[in-house]
Amino acid sequence: MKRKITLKQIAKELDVSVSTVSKALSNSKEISEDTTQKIQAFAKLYNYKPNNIALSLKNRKTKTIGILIPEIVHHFFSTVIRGIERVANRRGYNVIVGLSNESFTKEIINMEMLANGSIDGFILSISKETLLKQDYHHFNATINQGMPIVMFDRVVNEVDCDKVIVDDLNGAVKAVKKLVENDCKNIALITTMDYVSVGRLRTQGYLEALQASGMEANSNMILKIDDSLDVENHLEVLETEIAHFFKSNPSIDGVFAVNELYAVTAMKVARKLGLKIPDDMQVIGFTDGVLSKHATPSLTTVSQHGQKMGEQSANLLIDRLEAEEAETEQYFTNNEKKRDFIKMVIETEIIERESTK
Amino acid sequence: MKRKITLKQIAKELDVSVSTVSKALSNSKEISEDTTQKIQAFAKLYNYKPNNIALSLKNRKTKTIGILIPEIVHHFFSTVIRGIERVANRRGYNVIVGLSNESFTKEIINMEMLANGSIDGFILSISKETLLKQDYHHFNATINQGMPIVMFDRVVNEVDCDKVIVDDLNGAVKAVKKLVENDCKNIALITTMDYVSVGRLRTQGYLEALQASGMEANSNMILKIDDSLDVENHLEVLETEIAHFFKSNPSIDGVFAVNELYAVTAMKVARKLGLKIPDDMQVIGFTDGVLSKHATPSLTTVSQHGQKMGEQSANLLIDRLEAEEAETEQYFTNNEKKRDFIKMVIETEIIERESTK
DNA sequence: ATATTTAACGAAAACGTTTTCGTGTTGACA
DNA sequence: TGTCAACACGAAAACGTTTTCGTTAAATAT
Repeated sequence: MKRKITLKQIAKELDVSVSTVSKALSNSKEISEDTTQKIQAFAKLYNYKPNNIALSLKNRKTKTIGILIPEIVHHFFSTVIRGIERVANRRGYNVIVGLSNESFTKEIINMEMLANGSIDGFILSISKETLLKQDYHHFNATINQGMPIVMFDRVVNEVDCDKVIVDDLNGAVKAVKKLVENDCKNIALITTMDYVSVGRLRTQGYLEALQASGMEANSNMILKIDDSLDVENHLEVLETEIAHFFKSNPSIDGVFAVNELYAVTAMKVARKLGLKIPDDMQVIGFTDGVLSKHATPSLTTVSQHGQKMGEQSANLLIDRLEAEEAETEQYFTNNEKKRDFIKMVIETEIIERESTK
Repeated sequence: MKRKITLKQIAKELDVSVSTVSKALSNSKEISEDTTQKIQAFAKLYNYKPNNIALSLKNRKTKTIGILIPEIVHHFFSTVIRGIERVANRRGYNVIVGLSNESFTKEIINMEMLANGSIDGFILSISKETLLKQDYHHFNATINQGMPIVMFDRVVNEVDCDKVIVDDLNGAVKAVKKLVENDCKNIALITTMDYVSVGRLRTQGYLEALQASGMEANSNMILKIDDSLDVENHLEVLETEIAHFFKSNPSIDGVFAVNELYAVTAMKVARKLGLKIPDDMQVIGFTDGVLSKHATPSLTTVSQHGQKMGEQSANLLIDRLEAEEAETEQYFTNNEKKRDFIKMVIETEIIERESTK
């Protein structure tokens, strides 16, 4: 019912000026002890809390960081958010999230909506459509307006900003090498179309690992799935394609899949074809999510440490924000001070479970 | 580099007043066509967008809604967020999310942080610890400060506000009846401790359905899991408990579990014990998430329609916000206008998959 | 007794908008 | 020639803070 109380109201009620109230509440020694006490007591009684919006306007910073991701119903992205929220909260920031839904336009709209004062900086992962279009002007535009960006996972060289990535290539190498060590002779790859950079890197890792192990890469041991927008029956299509793939390549005894879903689906299909896992076929996925942990058999995966990525991203962003702030306060604007952009690599780790020997 | 341009700067540059610029940009007919054109062209050139914070301060509303949930790495909660974000975005709102992490204190801190002007209203689901403590003063406090709240899923009678819940009781009834229809004679329940209301209701539904089917509820056919904070080895404990449960009740031929995890774990354990699903034992879970869809065999579940819950919650909240606004603008404050609090029930639906006959 | 410091407070600007209420300049009209 | 609209614009207040810079009165120093 009753709106939150303001300085002005307190001032009026106690018959002092707004400035006096403000100073008293911040324990300024300009104000006598008597009035300070009186004012603080009154403020406490009415549960006064300064209005954040007014503070934001005055300080020209919102203590809020914007997250912009392609999708939220996704284990990896939600762990990243959790990581961001954790350090943001600890360091006194709020997070506001926008979803691009893998759409270029929604990405732009969301950015413009948030860039007009609502936040101090962005943490984002690029949408698929944007990667396809290769149009990154909106990122550079907001950076030029003085708003720092940290990109994670799906990053791109065309934008100059801090980045946090997982070592996709090396993770893939590790996975494939593990399969090689486990005596797999014919290792297949199930991957996506190449325009999402992570898919490309993981594919590259697969190829490099094979070569390093003296095995030959064979193009028909690679299954490329078109992960476009056929949301509904996508699962069935996937199963059919994998089944066909396995049937035409009966020698396959090891599978590396670039994500969790492909991996568990591969296991499912394999089982339907009468293959025992891990005896007849070993499987390793990428991204350690719920599926991997609870599948039967549970899935050996390359863990991306999403939460850690989120935490690092948030630290990177807030560090930069606070550096800027310090810089502004300095009388001699020392240009040398500007921190270079950092590309932080989060190491992957293989989590061994039942799908490998 | 260059900060975003403001009205004042445009005004200075074009040698007119701030008011003129403001009016010109909103196509006021107070301003001549000439100057309007000139100003609009200039504004477009410099990509002027009004500052959201300033607008928020002036309008005393932020067009932002706060989401406060216990956990984000959770399929159900993330679908709810997706739903909220969808309608929020469509209706011109942003969302800012806070995580209570199931903690009472973090819930309060988050609420206080957001309630000081950052948002226009809350959509939240109560943390477990709060439910345990049964201390709801912070909810009522923020409501009394004029900030509307919509609660979803985990709601509570002690707080007067709009609520969106799933029909837990009826969903459980449906599930158990389905098992009965499928010729299950000994139906077990795997549930949680009772303090989370949804667990209690689902348990109650199980009991009612049994009674309605003329079957007797047997207390040792019910397994209560203590879902406290033993995050790490929780899974093993769970498997052990379920295994023990199944062994001491060999007659079980049907299982209703109050969540997805318990259901798939039950299937896993059952298989290890040599039971075929669904032939020897049929299983139904609650909450339709990734696990249900991709488990082998895939799991029959009661779908909660999380996204729909989110959408309805958002609509409820925004409706109320805009009703308030209209009310404020009215000269005669018509008290009768106040909308009663709504409790909206989302119907559940059984999604049949391979774990039932 | 006069000059100077100190204590305690208030006025006003600023952050970026929108909106209400002037105000001065036209042109038309009597 | 004088009156009155209409037109085009500007000044100022307001949203809720913080902070700088007065200003007054009392206390101290000379």
